[in-house]
Amino acid sequence: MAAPRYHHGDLRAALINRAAEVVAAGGVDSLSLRELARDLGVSHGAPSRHFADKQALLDALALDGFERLGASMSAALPSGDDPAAGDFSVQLRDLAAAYVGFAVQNASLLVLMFAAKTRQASPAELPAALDRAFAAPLRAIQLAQERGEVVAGDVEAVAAGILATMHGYAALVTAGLFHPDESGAELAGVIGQLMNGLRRRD
Amino acid sequence: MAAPRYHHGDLRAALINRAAEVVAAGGVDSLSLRELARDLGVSHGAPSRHFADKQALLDALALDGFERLGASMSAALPSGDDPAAGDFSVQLRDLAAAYVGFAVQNASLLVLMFAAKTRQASPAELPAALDRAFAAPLRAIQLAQERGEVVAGDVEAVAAGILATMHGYAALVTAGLFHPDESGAELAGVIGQLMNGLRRRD
DNA sequence: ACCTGAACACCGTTCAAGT
DNA sequence: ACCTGAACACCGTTCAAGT
Repeated sequence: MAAPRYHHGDLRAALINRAAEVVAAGGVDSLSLRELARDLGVSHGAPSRHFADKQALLDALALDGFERLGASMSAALPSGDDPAAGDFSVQLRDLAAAYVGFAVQNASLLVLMFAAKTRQASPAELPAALDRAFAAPLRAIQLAQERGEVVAGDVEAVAAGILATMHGYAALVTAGLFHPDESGAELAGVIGQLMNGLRRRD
Repeated sequence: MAAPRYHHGDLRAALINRAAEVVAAGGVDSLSLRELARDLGVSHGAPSRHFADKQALLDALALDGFERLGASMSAALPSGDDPAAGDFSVQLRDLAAAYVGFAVQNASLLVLMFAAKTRQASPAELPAALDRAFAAPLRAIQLAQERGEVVAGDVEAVAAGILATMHGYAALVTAGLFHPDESGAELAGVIGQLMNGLRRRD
């Protein structure tokens, strides 16, 4: 036994990790299964034991991305039952900052994640992953409604505008339409405007 | 001269048209240059006369998409100097409907368009294409500001929130997070909320 | 159970040669 | 000016064989 063969228990995780690095560095198109196997010191046929085909690996990457995005949003919000957690405008600001931050740092992955549905055979776990990722902001919106900080009505309907604004801003920044300065002033303005429309009228 | 060779003047246009069909039908990954050439009855080396490589064809497709999206938005707005064109809320509703309609009918293309910047070498014409595509809504927002229908301030700042909401809603629908019914009621609600935040306070 | 390595079909790109 | 067709390097996938 000379050079260690990479299968020390978890080739699957190693494939995902290395694939995430490659995608982050060079985009989805720069990912080659054979090169991946070479990087990990494994034969080019080995990945097929863990992923039926290349698309399955990309799907796993996208699902992992949703989990990370969801965790990032959850971390930006107060824990669910914190009674002293008012001021939804602050929560929204932090949430949007987390979302845009994730988008900027994982631009290629974000594209992969939100392109999954447009493929001929999207992964069966995708809808559940989407719901899970966005559960925390949905809950925060609902609580803000109950506190009267935000207009009443169907949560999903109110959330649609909030999530659309956040995602759209993030997507348009990574697409190169907006060129915000580092201060985050533009995002703050957008969120302020959004919050302005969300507040209950007396 | 038996079977017609496809080079009757415009193989370039034929390549773009056929490529757009293939992408719309099966996604970007299903596009093969060799298959494209076969479809058009041309040798597999022929496309290289018109596109340096496959990426150049995809770039052309994306740029063409921005032109079509821009045209679709322009068509949804009253012509620039129509003096009787008040009521920005109506314009915004029509604009959003056009945008979401384009997104739903060209889901794969939309992904390709907004992923262009994340590639290692994005096309030099991309920034200009983005600006051109979004020029019409920007102008409409500016006019609405001048009419006093919308809060004053830097146009780009105000536009950021509007464009983000529109694009984000479209992207999240094609991504499968939202499942709006055909009535467009959800979009109408989102636009209403947005408009609510945009109106000047007295 | 997990990996190897040969084999297969297909791909993008290049380039001398044709017209 | 435009296209052909052979050639090259690389790819994803499959599968008998090894351990």
